[in-house]
Amino acid sequence: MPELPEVETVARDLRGAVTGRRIERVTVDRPDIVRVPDGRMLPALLTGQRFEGIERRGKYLLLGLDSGDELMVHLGMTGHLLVCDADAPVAKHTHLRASLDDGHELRFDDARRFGRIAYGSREALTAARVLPRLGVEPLSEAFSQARLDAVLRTTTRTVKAALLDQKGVAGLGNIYIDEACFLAGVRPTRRCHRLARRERAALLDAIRQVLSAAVVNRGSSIDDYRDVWNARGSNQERLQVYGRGGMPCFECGTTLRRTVAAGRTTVYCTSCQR
DNA sequence: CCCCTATCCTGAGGGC
DNA sequence: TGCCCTCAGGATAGGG
Repeated sequence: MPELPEVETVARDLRGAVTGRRIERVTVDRPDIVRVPDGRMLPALLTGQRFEGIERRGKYLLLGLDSGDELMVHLGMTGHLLVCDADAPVAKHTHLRASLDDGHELRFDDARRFGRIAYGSREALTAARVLPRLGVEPLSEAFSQARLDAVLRTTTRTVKAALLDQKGVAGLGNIYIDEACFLAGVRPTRRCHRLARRERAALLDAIRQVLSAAVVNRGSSIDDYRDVWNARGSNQERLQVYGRGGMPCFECGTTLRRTVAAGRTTVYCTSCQR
């Protein structure tokens, strides 16, 4: 499941792989995953343009083009942006291909088709709500205690629900919320407004640490996630609680509890997390 | 405001 | 060997 660290890894790889490259030919095999302005066609819009700046916002990728418009990509659950040789065999679930002027091809592959691709100016993408309003970037300077407190202090919802909401903090998902809660010693089922100041401080620290370590490790490849070169990350080897329900806590040996919070599988240690 | 559920979708894994 | 069922979940929509 691509969350901030996985999408950040893809963004960094893409900067090296496609910046300055001209798009020569575009093939769309699955028009239903693509959103373009009023009846226009993506191949016609993209062909001839060069990639400029590549940005990540939350779990969204924004590939800048020389027209000033952007190609927005959300990887959903199983989406991949891959850069390969143009003559490499096309996989079963490849929905979009853009051949580049260096013999490579940028491909979007997504078995479950939860991913989305859209084209337009940043304003148009926002207005069409293809790119939603997102909260603070948790690896930026702007992610202060005050900003996290604003997300947590007044709401009665659970920590899990609040952190899944992309309007508060952008880029967290099921894996890294459970990991951050473990590191902070806070149960994800706790009500936000009842957290002590030191627990909110611990969460701020834990979110930063868990995400930055995962970026260093190029993301968690649990089953589907791969980088632009189709290689696995290594952060799955460092996960403390995600996917470990019923297994012993690495810290204290207590059997990790698995439950459902905010509609998502949630794992925590009843002894280390309060 | 917030929760839960259904929806989209395929592949993996368990049971028989 | 294969079929059926369940589960996984990011974002969103609709009902309570």
